[in-house]
Amino acid sequence: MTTEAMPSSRERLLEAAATLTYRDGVNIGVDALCKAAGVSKRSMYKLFESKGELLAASLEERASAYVTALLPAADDNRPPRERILHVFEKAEAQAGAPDFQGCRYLVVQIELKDPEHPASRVARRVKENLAAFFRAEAEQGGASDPDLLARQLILVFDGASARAGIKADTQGGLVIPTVTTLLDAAGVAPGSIPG
Amino acid sequence: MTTEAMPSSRERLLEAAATLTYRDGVNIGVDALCKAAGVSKRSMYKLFESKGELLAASLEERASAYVTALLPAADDNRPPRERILHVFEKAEAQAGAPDFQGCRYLVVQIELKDPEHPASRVARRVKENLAAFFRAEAEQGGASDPDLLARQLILVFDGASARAGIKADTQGGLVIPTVTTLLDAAGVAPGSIPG
DNA sequence: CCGCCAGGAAACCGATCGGTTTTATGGCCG
DNA sequence: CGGCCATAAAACCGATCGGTTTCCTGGCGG
Repeated sequence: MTTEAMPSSRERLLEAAATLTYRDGVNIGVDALCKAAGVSKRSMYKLFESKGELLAASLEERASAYVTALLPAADDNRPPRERILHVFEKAEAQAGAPDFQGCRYLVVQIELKDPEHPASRVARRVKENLAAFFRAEAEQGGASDPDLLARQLILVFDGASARAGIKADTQGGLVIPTVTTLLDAAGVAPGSIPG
Repeated sequence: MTTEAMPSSRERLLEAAATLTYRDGVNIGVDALCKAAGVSKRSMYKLFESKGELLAASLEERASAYVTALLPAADDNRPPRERILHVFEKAEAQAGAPDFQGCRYLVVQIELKDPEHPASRVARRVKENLAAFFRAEAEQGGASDPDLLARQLILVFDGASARAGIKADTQGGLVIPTVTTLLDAAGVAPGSIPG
């Protein structure tokens, strides 16, 4: 019956690190993390080199789930314009959650000013993956300047995330029209070059 | 000779708070702030209620200088489109500074997750002033939807600030074309309704 | 049944946190 | 010169920081 399928100590630590550092910032204490995970500090330091590495690992673990939650299925056969808009629709839905504080990969880089912090490296890689998706879709969609469009999309993505995270402009109806305008200007039409 | 015009303890504290919390984050210690300012903690706590109030005051003091540095002169007689672009040109110039970490009013709100923190309140007001400027210029420039355009401009402003702050996309040539595209789409033409 | 050992609890380390209080030193005015 | 007051320096407070170590208990294999 109570085969609870208890997550391992490692998994509980990763979960606690993701949850608490997101809610309270990266300066949350190791004691609080271990207490929330139900793991002793001794065990934590046997599983992870340091608090920084634990944070990096917790971001890393969620990285693929984060991008796949945002990205459309690779074979959904919709045109690039729709696939790009899909990302922002998903992101806007996430931002509606009451405890949303902004994209954790952006926030962690802002809080840890050090770009060489292991967690900052992970965060940067995640955003590079998203940028690569935008870049590929922009090219596929026949954008006049695919690089520029991809950079614009990331700019809007992080801007919307930051604004939503600080609870500024909760009105809605902003991001999609903005992205639409940028797609229009780049010449990525609704039906261009479908899959 | 050495009429050094030494700033007051209060001014030195405000300066140290602005500099160090921007460089190291809002978790910088009170001891470090006081040491940098050459002021005893006793004096600091006589001048300010708490560390949070000191931070809020340091943001407040720079607020008007911040917006006037970004905004064009009220009577420069240029059309709204030029006046809006002026803000982003100034912001991009600031972002080029080697120690730029992103707009401090955005960063402080992200680091202090509490929107009711006195410093968060100050930061929010500053951004509301900037938004009001965009809104007025959008209307003056004949934007089809001035509210939407103003919100888009703040979105891009904060996005560019955050991206620059984490040293992502240092390539340049991104923000101005993006703003131009949004102005074009909103119907704010170069010569429309000049001053 | 015994011995081993993983792991939780908690003490411990020096450092720092935000904030208060004591003490000593100076300058200024009478 | 004598007393006063502002302030700098620093001790002090309990709490917490990241990280290490000690101790003890419980489960498992021989």
